[in-house]
Order: sequence, then C-alpha cells, then structure tokens
Amino acid sequence: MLDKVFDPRSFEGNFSFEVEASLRNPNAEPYMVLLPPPNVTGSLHIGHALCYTLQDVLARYKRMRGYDVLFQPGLDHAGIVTQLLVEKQLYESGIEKGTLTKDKLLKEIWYWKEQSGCTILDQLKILGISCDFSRLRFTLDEDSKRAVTKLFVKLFRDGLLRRGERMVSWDPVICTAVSDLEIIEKEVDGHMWHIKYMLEDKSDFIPVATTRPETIFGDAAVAVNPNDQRYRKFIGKSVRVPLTDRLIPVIADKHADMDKGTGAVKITPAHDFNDYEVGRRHKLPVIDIMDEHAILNDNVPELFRKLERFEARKKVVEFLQKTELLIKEEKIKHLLPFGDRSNSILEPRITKQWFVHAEKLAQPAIRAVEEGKLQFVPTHWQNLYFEWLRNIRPWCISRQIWWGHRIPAWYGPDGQVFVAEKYEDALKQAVVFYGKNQVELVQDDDVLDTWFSSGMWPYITLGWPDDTDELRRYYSKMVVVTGFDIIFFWVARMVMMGIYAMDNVPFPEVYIHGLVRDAKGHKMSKSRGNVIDPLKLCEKYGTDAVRYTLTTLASPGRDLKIDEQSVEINRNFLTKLWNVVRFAQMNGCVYNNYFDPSAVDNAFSKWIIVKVLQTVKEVEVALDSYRFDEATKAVYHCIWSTFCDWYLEFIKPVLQQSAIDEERAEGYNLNYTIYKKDVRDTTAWAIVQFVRLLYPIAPFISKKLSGEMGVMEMSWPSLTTVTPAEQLAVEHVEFLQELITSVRSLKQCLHLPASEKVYVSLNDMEEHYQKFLQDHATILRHMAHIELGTTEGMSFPIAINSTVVQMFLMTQVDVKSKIEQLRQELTNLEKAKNSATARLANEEFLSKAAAEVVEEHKKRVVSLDAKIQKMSTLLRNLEMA
RNA sequence: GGGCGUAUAGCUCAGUGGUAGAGCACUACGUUGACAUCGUAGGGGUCGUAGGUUCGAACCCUGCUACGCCCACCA
Repeated sequence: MLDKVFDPRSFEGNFSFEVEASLRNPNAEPYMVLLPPPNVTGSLHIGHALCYTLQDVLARYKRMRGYDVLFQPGLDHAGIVTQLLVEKQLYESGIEKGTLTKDKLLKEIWYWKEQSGCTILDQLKILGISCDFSRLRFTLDEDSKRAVTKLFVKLFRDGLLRRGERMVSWDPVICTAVSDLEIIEKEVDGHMWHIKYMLEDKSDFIPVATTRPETIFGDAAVAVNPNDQRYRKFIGKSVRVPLTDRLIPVIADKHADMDKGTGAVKITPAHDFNDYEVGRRHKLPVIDIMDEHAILNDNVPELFRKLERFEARKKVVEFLQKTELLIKEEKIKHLLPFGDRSNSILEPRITKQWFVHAEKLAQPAIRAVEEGKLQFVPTHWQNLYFEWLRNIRPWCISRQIWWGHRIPAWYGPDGQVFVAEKYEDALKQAVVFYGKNQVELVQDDDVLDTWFSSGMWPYITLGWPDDTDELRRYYSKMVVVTGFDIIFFWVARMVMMGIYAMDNVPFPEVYIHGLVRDAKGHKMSKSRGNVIDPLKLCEKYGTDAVRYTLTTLASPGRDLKIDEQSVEINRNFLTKLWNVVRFAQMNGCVYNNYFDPSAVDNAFSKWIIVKVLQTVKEVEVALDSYRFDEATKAVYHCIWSTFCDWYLEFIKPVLQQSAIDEERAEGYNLNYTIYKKDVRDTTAWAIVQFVRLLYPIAPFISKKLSGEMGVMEMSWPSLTTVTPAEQLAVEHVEFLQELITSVRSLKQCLHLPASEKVYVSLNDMEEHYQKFLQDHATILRHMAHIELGTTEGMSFPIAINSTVVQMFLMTQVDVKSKIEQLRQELTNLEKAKNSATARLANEEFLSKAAAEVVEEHKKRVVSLDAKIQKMSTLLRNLEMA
C-alpha cells in the first residue's frame, strides 16, 4: 500500500537506471543519443537539466518502443576554462601564476579533473539521466588523443590544415590566440581623439581620428579616399608620426571612408585587421609595438616603453596635448571585442598559428542540410547554420595554453615542420628531408582548440579511427539535442568533421531547444541573482516534477520561462497520479496480465480504453516529432480531466458494494459481478498505461507506481483498433457527461444545492440513449442526483449535442436568471445558425468550398434549427409558468 | 547595414484555411473514504497594427509597430 502522503524523496533513491541503460539489443533498430559532453569543471545548471532531460525522454521512449538505444555520455576537457580555473585555485592556495612548470600544472589539472569530474556525473544520475555510464568517455583520454592526432594528420596531408602567419584575435591576459567564435562584442564608453599628422615641411597637417592613440607608433601610413577632394593634395606626400621623427606616406585607398572620422585614417598593419590588409595592398612595413601581454615594446619611443596599453594611451594623449597635436577629444560609445573566458579586450596580433581550411569542409556540410540529409528541428535554425557556414573563415585551432591535445607537429632546426602521428614518424620524415641521420626535432608547444575534439565526438565515442561494430551500427543513427548558442561551436563542426572523416552526416536530425529564463523572461545570471538551481528544485519537489516541468515547457522555437510555481503545479499532478494508485489499491484493482481491452463489456470501460489508446497515439506522434510539450499535455489531460474527473466517478458506485445492492434491489438488469471485475481490470490497465506513457518523462514515480500495480517491465503500450461497438459506447458516455454537466450547471444557476433531486425526462431522446440512461441510473444519482422518468413540475430545457432534453424540478424557484441565461443561449444558437445559413446562401461558397465542408454546414443548420425550435418552445413554457 | 524569431484570455503558452483552446490566476459553491497538493460550476479574447489574396484568414502574402536574438561594420 502506498503512503497517504506523496513524498518523492522517499523512493527516488531506490531506482538506478544503469542496468537498462547498458542493455544492447543487436536485433533491434539502432538509435543513439549523443550527450553534449559537459565541461569537467561544470556543475548542473537549469540549461543542462533541460537539455539532458529531453534527451533522456527520447532515449527512454525509444527503448520502450523497442529500439536498441545507445545513450553515450562523456566529459569535455574544456581547454582554456579548465586551465584558468585550476590556475585560479592554485593562486588562491598561494601558488603564483607562472611559477609552476608545465608538467606540474598539468599534473594539478589532472588531479583536479579526477576530483571534480564526477560531480556533474553524479548530478546527471540524480536527474535520472539514463546514459550508459560504462561507456563514459573523456575528450582527452588516450583513445581520443589517438583519434585527434590521426585526424589532424589526415587534414594536413589533404591540404586542409596549415600553419601560417596571420593576424588573429589575441587574448593578452591568457596569452593565447582565440577563434572568432570566442569573441564577445560589448558596447563600452570610449573616446575619439582627433590628431594632427604634420606634413614633413610642417606647412600643413592631416587630421586623423582614432580611438587607439597608443598605436600611432605602429603607424605605417595615413590613408585617404582617392575621391576625397579635401585630401587629394596630400596623396604621395609624407607626414610625421606624432611624438616621433618617423615619416610615413599618405596613400590613397578605398578603405578610407570619407564619412567616418575625419576621412583620413591611420594605417597600423600590426594592430588592426583592416589595416593589415591595407598594409599588404601597399606593401607597408608591419611594425609590432606590443608584446604578448599587450605591453609596449622597444619599437616605441623610450618614454612609452614597458607601458601597458591603457597607460600608454593616457600618456600618449597627454603628450599630444602638450605638443599641441591634439585637435579634439570626443566621448563615444563603441563596440569592443572581449575574450569570452578572460573578459579582457582582445588585441589583433600577428602570430604563427594553425588554421583549418574551413571553407572547404563547409561545402558538403551546407549541401547535407540543403539536400535534407540533416534536418534542424525547428527548421528555421538551419538559416543560422547556413549563414555561418557560407561566410566561414579559416578556423584558428592552435591555442597557446597547456591543457589540451598537443599539436602533432615537430620542427627542425631551420623551422621546417613535420606533421606525423608519432615522433618517430616525424623523425623519419626529417631524416629524409635533411638527408642526415641525426636531426633534432622540437614538438610544437601549442594545443588544439577544445572544439576540435568536440567536433569529432560522434565518431570518437564509437571507436574511430578503428572500424568498430558500434561505429558502423550507430554512426548517422544518432540524435543531437542542444541549444542554439552552440550551433556554430559544435553542431556545424560535428557535421563538417563528420562528413570529412566518415563520408556521411553523423545525425539526420538535430533538435534545438530554447533558453531557460526566469518567470519574467530574463536570462538567468549570477549577477542578476535569478539563477534557479535544478538540484534544489529536485530536492524540494522531486526530480520527476522538475523533469516534467521542463518537458512540458519545451515548445518548439521558444524560450522557456520557468518559476517554482510551475514545478509545484506539475508536482501536484504527480501527487494526483499517486492518489489514483492509492484509490486503485483500496478498491482491489490489480493489474491482470491477461486482461484483454477489446473484451470488456461495459460502456464506461470501453470509453476509457478508447481515450487511453487515443492518448497513446497522441504521445507517440508528439514524441516522434519532438513535441515534448504536446506529449506531456496529452497525458496530463487524459489522466486528470478524463480518467480522474470522469471515469473514476463513473465507476465509484460500481466499486462500492452498498450501491450495487441497492441497484439490484431496484431490479436493473446488469450483471454487477462481471461489471465490477471489468471495471477493476480496466482501472488497473489504464493506470499501467499511464505510468508507461509517463515513464520517459517521470521515470522515478512511474517505476514506483508500476511496481505498486504489479508490473515491472517498462514496455510501451500497444495499440488496438477501435470497433464500432466502442464508438457507440463513446457516444453514450459523452451524452451522459453533457447531461450531468448541464444539470449541475443549471442547479448552480438556480442557486440550488448540488444535492437537489431533479428529474430528467427520457421522452426527448432516441431509444438507445433511454436504455443507456436507465441501465446507469445509479451513476446519474451518484454524480448529479438525477432521477429518470418523471414529467411533472417546472421544466427546463437542456441542450445536449443535437437534441434538447427536459429537466424537471419539484420545488418552486426563481427562474428569472435562468430565463435570462437561456435567452442568451438561444441567441447564440441563432447566431450560429444564421452565419452557417448565410454561407450556404452564398453561391461561391457552394461552388468553391470542399464538398464535406458544405455538407457539414448543412448538417449544422439542421441540427441547430431543431435545437432552436425545441429550446424556444420550452423557454416560452418556462416564461409562462 | 544584413538576417532570424516572437506578438492569441490577467499570466504562461498550444492552435498552418471552415463554430477561438489549455494550464495557472480570478468569481461562486462545495470537505466525515483516492486526492484541499482537491472537487463542481462560471466569467474572461474585435488573435499587435494597416492593407492584400480567398466563398471564407489567428493561420497565406505585403507594409508597419514593439520586444528578443544572430551576423557584419565602426578611424
């Protein structure tokens, strides 16, 4: 027996889903869910909870539908994030940054990974995520290293990867290059300084505007637009770089925009992306004035050396003012690039880096989506994917940090590069290259962008580069569920690298969920203080309630607004289900394995079976199309509004012996012994189906309750077809529902107590309805204190479906308000009739609308007309009474 | 500057051409046997706006407005 009080914490811990997660069925259709590997440093936030819950719903659902499901977990080493975090912790424990050797720091990070890497895995287990933990992979484990090295070498040999000196975005705090995606643009307050660049003979000057006066020492030219009348006379002349003696040319270049700044722009090839290009066009010298920490180097006048960039800026402005070269200073707001990890302003910098020729890899990835081999759900996200891939630039994959995949490249004494999977192979190449046996090679110090290994995740986890059974079986049979914010970072790269290595898309569908926001629609953030901790919610309301809430909020293409109240509401729903099972237990409803839903012989059971099967179908359709919201709503509605509110109320008199005795005494002709058994079996059967439908979403309570009902295995409900006899039962029950609701409503309107006895005449209805009502007189009495047959007292019309029946009342009541209401009802009926009639009078409607629509309108008019006739007659009687 | 999304009841959201929906909130009534974490009934919407297509538009098309997001540029 279940406890009276529903407390999810009392049983959740009893279920571990690891065994079923690891079961493989080689004879079934393969299906894989690829868990986006969380960072080793991570802990579960609400976004993870959503993403992982949806995946778990899919995994469990597919398992129940008989698929061979591989739910693959993993952890990401998350290069920069992890290294920064460990360095910070070491710093807090007294170890200065930069004092540890590379080996020691790596040892510390590995140690820390072992300590904390399990945190998020434990949290996944709390959330009930049923991935196969026995297959857990790490993006930096030995097999991953082998795969990453292999792919790197393959890319290099195919000419898709090269090392080159280019301008990259440089993070001067972490001291590494970063990729375009790791840049966050933020608007900040700044200044625009207008500076005089004096002609060589000091006869005149060109005004130049800049936001970065400290970079004047790197200037190689001043550019003006060739069409700019103001400055045409200066082209070809030389101007002096302020605060120095250096002369630079005035050049004509379209890059100079006449409408921006002063129209004359300083060209600093070493410190600006555009200027770098201009410099190349005009073969200007590249003067690098900063070191890796963005501190000014020896290429600037002595006064400014060793100054940090912002100090230097102040000082330069100060000296420009002193020397009267400063024309004016304006306050402006402008966007600046920040590193997403260090939150420092990035510096364009020329360095040697490894680049992937992404443009080439992107083409088949674009085609895959164009040709429908890969579909985004919802579809519109493909626009974002296309936009990025069609404008993709070379992907800088080298990082000047220590934690990550070491780049498999070695350099000879003259800098010649040898790329190979192993040192020995590189050495062989070098021996051949130099034609001597003794060559000293040094391996590249850099590591790879974290997303390089993540991009390979679909096949790394299946054993690539080995040709494994799993790889053949599950690759391209998987699904990826993730947020739109990593379509570029991860999804696009998995597709590019997947097609490149495997010659096929890794997954045919990718589901993109929304962002979890707070109740007001604000992004959750620590600084805002509106972060919702999913684990705390689980603790308070139960994991199932949290999972259910996230699932029901997952409407396609929308962000999710969540608050505690919504979790509470769904907890209430689970409590309801709990109480349903208690009710079943109290009334001897036990699941019978041999119960045949098509053999039941009473209308109510037939009706609820039909409703349950409809719901099963709805849930299947919903989950097959990633409509998580619809799936939860269908179950919710069927359990609460159909099963609890109606079915259980219908059957209470049957289950309660005293009522049955009474019924017998009155001589009705139903066999209540069979009836009761049918009803008990059906109740248990329905509950078991509900629990099965809910299992993917709320596994803990489902497991618990199915156990209570005597079922352990979690198979998906099987559908049987609905026969005409069942259809009639459905009609009867729906007729009864309408009658009961209308009588209740009528009583309330007349200010009568619900317990007031009323009479319903059978005269106005077809014979099979009469018989049905007579057979179930107890139920009418039980649910609405309705008696059948009498035609005395005050008569009230009740419109049901296509007919109007009469309710009789023995007591005198004030009918004024009811008459008012009935008049309104009559008006509404007439309005509906008129609108349908008007349409039928329209010849264009008749000729152009679909035949069944016209037919439906005709039927509607006939039915409405009959109702109106009857209703108005009865209303007149009432008004005269 | 280019692109995407959203706008339906007080709130959160379903609804892809044929009689406007759900949950919550609200109002009234109701608790001694599944459940007050509840039940019964009820009120509440000119579907952002202006046009167009159509016999018929919340739904399709165009413009506009508001909010959110992505990309690019910025001396």
